[in-house]
Amino acid sequence: MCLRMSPAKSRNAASATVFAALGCATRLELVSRLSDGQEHSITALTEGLPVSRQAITKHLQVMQEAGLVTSQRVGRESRFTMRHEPIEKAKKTLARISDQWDDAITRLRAALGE
Amino acid sequence: MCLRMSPAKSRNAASATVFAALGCATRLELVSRLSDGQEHSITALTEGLPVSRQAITKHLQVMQEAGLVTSQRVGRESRFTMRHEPIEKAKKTLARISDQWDDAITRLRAALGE
DNA sequence: ATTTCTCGCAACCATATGGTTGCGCATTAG
DNA sequence: CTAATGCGCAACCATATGGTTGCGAGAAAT
Repeated sequence: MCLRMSPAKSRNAASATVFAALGCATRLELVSRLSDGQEHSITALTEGLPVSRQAITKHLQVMQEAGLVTSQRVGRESRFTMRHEPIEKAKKTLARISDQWDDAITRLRAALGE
Repeated sequence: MCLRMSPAKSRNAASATVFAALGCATRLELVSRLSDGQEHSITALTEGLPVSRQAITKHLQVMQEAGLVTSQRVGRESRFTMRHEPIEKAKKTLARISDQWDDAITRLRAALGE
């Protein structure tokens, strides 16, 4: 991600991390599989994907650092579960942007109508 | 982004590109500035940010490839405008995930209640 | 006509990212 | 006990990313 950050940017940093974690088709697929609310082991999540288990492990680490998933060791398995809070947060961020844009456009149309 | 893609993943590819474009605090700041619906030159967008104009140019290119912005040359300026469609698309993708999760959790709770 | 502004191109750099392979250690299954 | 499974660690690799600087071209201002 970006290094140098202005104060304004650091406010966005958390959202940016979540978006970055979603910014990859493989990880979106993992999110999709995990959104059944169930626990999934790494090998289970790797199944059907054209990459190695290690690659998936790395993706899961990124997602975990973004808060998208949590893991817990059960026997020899490492089980991952989705967390919904970051998704809700991201939704709100997008909604804020969208609303900001809508308001601006409405105002611009009004100004044009004069 | 990811290279090897299963059919399931390639369905997500477009959304992933948008999320990736939003996955950086600097670019989120640019989006915020651009969501006033107005045109902004590159130097105007660089103002106040702790990186060079060239860095901002590169960010804008990434955003443009993701469809988040369009540009048009006016005189010596290159003016950028936000597009709302990709944002709406991203909102829907998040909503889909969120709903999927909600449904699953509701079902799990119901099953647990038996 | 000259200067100033805005931008694009290119080279370059460090680090992050996405992937691989090999190996060893627990844990579970036979 | 032994074999198989699931995982983590580490090394390694190629390319992408995010940043810089220098420079030259075109448009605008003086």
